[in-house]
Amino acid sequence: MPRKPLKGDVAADEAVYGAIRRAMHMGRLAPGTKLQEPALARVLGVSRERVRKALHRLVHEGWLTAIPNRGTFVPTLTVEEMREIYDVRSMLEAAIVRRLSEGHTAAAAKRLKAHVTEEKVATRRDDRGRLFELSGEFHVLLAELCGNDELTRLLRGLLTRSTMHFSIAAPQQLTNCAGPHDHGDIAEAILGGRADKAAKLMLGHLAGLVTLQASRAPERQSTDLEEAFRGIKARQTKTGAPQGARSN
Amino acid sequence: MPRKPLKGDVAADEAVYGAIRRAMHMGRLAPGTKLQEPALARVLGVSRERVRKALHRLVHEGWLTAIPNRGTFVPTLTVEEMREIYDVRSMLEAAIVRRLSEGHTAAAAKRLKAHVTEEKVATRRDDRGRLFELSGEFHVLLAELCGNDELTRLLRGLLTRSTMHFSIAAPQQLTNCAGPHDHGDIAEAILGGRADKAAKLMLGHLAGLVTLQASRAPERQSTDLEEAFRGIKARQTKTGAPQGARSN
DNA sequence: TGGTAAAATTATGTGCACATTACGTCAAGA
DNA sequence: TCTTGACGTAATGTGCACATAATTTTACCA
Repeated sequence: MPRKPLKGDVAADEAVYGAIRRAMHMGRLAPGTKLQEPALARVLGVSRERVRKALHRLVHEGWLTAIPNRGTFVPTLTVEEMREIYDVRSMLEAAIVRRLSEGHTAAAAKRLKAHVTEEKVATRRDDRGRLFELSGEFHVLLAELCGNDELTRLLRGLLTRSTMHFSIAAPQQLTNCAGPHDHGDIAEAILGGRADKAAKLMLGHLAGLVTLQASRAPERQSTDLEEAFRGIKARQTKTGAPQGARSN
Repeated sequence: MPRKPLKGDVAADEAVYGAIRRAMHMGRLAPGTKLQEPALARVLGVSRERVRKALHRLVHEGWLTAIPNRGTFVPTLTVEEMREIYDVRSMLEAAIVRRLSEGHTAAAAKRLKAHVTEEKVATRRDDRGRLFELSGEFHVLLAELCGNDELTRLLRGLLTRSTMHFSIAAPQQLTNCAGPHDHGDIAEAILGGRADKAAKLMLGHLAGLVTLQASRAPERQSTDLEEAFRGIKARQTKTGAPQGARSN
């Protein structure tokens, strides 16, 4: 065989990882849910080892929590922990908008304007899913415009962890950020070079988010893995015969 | 057996992880060194799977870099990457000292004073090893005094990554922070409630560190794993017959 | 009838063997 | 002599089976 499409099957790993991540993002998995490896392997149609690797990765990234010899669970974010995450975000993002206000390239300004425009379009169309996505990307975009990859990675991790709990709490009827116009105001302050105002707006924005999240009580979700992963397949029926069908 | 010391052998995992981490911290492993799993397993006297798990964890935490189907390597920190890390640290630590300056408990002031005193003692005794340790802990201590665990974890990760390259570059003859009295000045500004001065001192302190590191060129180290891990054992000859000795 | 203890079952964790892939070496042709 | 191709070796990645630990169920005793 000259060429084979599978190069270490890193795609399969990514698929399993993405499937679990997507299920959490869609609010299918309630906090405290135990993710059993055999059940997940059966539902997703992959081997248990692949599920194990994906779970380990998710644990390392903070999406899940593992208890030795007990299993892997969807974390139950305390109000205190959430407040801490937003506290760190406040430190970083205030510094970010300050720096961008004090100086940025023309290309950065262009990207920022384009993003705000896109958010306005999504708001006008009432496209909640797209707006949710864009709202998160806004904060990552600001980090990216600083040109610091380390900063971007760090902030993205914090953001995913906070929005995760957000989407778990009330997935269907939420806007990721308090007011969509907040982002526009912040961008305007940055582009106008008003560092203090931009930082103040950002701090108020984040404070609004944390109160918004704290107000929502996480309602009970389905804990049945079979139902939780309905429609969320690891791979799009790429391989007809998954090796999940064991001989024993 | 009523009680067994091994509870899932999480201790062994930690030992292997710590051994590799210690070897890096001691500057035994040169940047670019390939960490082969069989060789590591043979040297440390543990199974290959345990080495694999430790390597995966180290990769996730940013200590090592993995290339699919190629192996795991000691990362070669670019000057740019190092600058980025210190940039993020500047953002966080400036906010930290500002917050502490604006208000802190009496217990916090006590811990801070005690640490500065301890550093002075180590400096007077010319105890480089202890001073290196204390210098790193100073920055973690400031994060801890904010009472934010998330912040502490994040900053500790950044600090270990930056000091890692530090110790790799020149392990024997370094002081972790530019001037030991810097910490004393910063602490004094915090205790005096002078937020702007404390932030300014911290920024200058970190800027001094990054220039200090950039000036040192990483000299060539030993790439022989056998020699690199001499004296650094995972477990203290607990298991007499390691299963790392394979038949082939 | 309620509580406790023991056994069975289920799930996690780990060692092992094999498949696949990349790297080094040697030989043949230009 | 240099380049290119193929072959052999070694390391990584993954599926599999067993050992260990925890949970649940059941049975027995108070």
